[in-house]
Amino acid sequence: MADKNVYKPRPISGFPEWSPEVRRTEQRWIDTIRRVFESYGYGNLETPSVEELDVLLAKGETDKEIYTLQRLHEGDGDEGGEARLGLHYDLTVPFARYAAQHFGELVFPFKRYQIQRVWRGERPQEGRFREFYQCDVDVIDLNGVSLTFDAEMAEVAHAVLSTLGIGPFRLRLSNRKILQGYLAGLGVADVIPAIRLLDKLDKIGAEGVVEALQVQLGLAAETAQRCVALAEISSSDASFVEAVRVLGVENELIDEGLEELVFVIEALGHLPEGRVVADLSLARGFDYYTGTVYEGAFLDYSDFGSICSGGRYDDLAGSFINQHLPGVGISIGLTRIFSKLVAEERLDLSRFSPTDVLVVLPGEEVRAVAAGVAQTLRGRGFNVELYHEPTKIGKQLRYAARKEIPFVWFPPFKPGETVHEVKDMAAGVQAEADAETWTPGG
RNA sequence: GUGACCGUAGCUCAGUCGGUUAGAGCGCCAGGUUGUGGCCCUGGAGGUCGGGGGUUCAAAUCCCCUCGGUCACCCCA
Repeated sequence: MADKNVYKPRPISGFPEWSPEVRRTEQRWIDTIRRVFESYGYGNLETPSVEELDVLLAKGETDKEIYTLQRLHEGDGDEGGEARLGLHYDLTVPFARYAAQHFGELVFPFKRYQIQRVWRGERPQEGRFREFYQCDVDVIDLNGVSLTFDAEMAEVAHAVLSTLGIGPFRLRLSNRKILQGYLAGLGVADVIPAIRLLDKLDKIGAEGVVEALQVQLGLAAETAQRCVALAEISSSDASFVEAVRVLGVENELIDEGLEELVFVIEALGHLPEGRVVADLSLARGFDYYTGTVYEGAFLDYSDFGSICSGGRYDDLAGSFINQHLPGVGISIGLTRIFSKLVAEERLDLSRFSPTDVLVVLPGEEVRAVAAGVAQTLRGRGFNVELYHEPTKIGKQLRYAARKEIPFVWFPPFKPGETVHEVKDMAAGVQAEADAETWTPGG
């Protein structure tokens, strides 16, 4: 034993691995999400875990932490060691590739959802993984996507999050055109970095942002202040428009953005108060978003990261096909949400095992009877396991108790006997039963 | 990628100023007689003290390197 060279297994940080009990709940979540997506008429797509690097990097965002795929011995031959494939970093890019590739067969507007793992080679942290599930819904259309869909995305995300019962949350919406037009109107050159800084408003505060804009981007104090003034605007109705007008910067792009955001916010007016708000500091997400942007967060854990996000993009598939394919979509961070609720012990892990009934095996001479009961119950839709060996009854019961199996079935202990009994483990009561008619309730 | 902190049984941790066979609780396994779980009692298994090197008569303890982890930044679900 001492000289046995064992590899001591350890978890790999950033790659979640749930126990069967927890995983069971996660699978229920996935089922729920799928049903909600389908209830809005979205069809499923599953793309390979890998894409060609040319596809993954098509937008030129080479700073992304992409895992590449290589054979261990690749490069031994004359093929060279350069990786050609990478694990997908999100689901939007594979979707865009798919849409471009199958362009001729699609029915537009093309609505699909995708629930798959994605991989990012970043440092793990709470709520931040290197392998995690994303649940994406997107619509793409030819020559312009109806703004109706911008509202639908938020509605679907809202439906998913409330159906899952994750506790209080809020979806914040904005439109990049507003911020972009405003910054252009103020003569700010570094639009993207400025947007990133403004997005930190709730994190580092107005003063922090003003200072960062001056120090990092060299903006004048007054300009920085006017930027923050815009970012501070938020409202759950269309009143944000007036607040923007007051700031006195005007151009076409701002008008366009305001008009779109008003349309979307008003279309979502039927959702519960406070669930959806217009928040002009919002700018998070990928650079390719051009119009509406979304971000969802827990209200209970305000400094936890975003739990869903998305937006409208002008032309995602443009790098793959000579067609204009604008779209809008949203992604729900299943793993992030789920892992947080697991950590906070807020998940209803009502039962560990899928087993409804454990059939006791009193002895080999009644195995056939016991197995018959198990089959009968399975035929009636119950999940049933038959104890594998005729050990002490106490041990079999302990097994059921530890797996939190709610019912234990006692077939007759001797051949020739006919009485079956069922024990309700939680109540501790045992009564005669018939496998053909027994029901858990009565 | 940058920075700070942390690594002792499966888990949570104790281990004095360096000192002999490294401990506890929980968990796990087996018993406590013949057909019934949770409680209790008894016993048992389980540790390269993250790894390597150094200082020393002697290292879990001090020093260096390294690997791993956590958190913050970056970025984002």
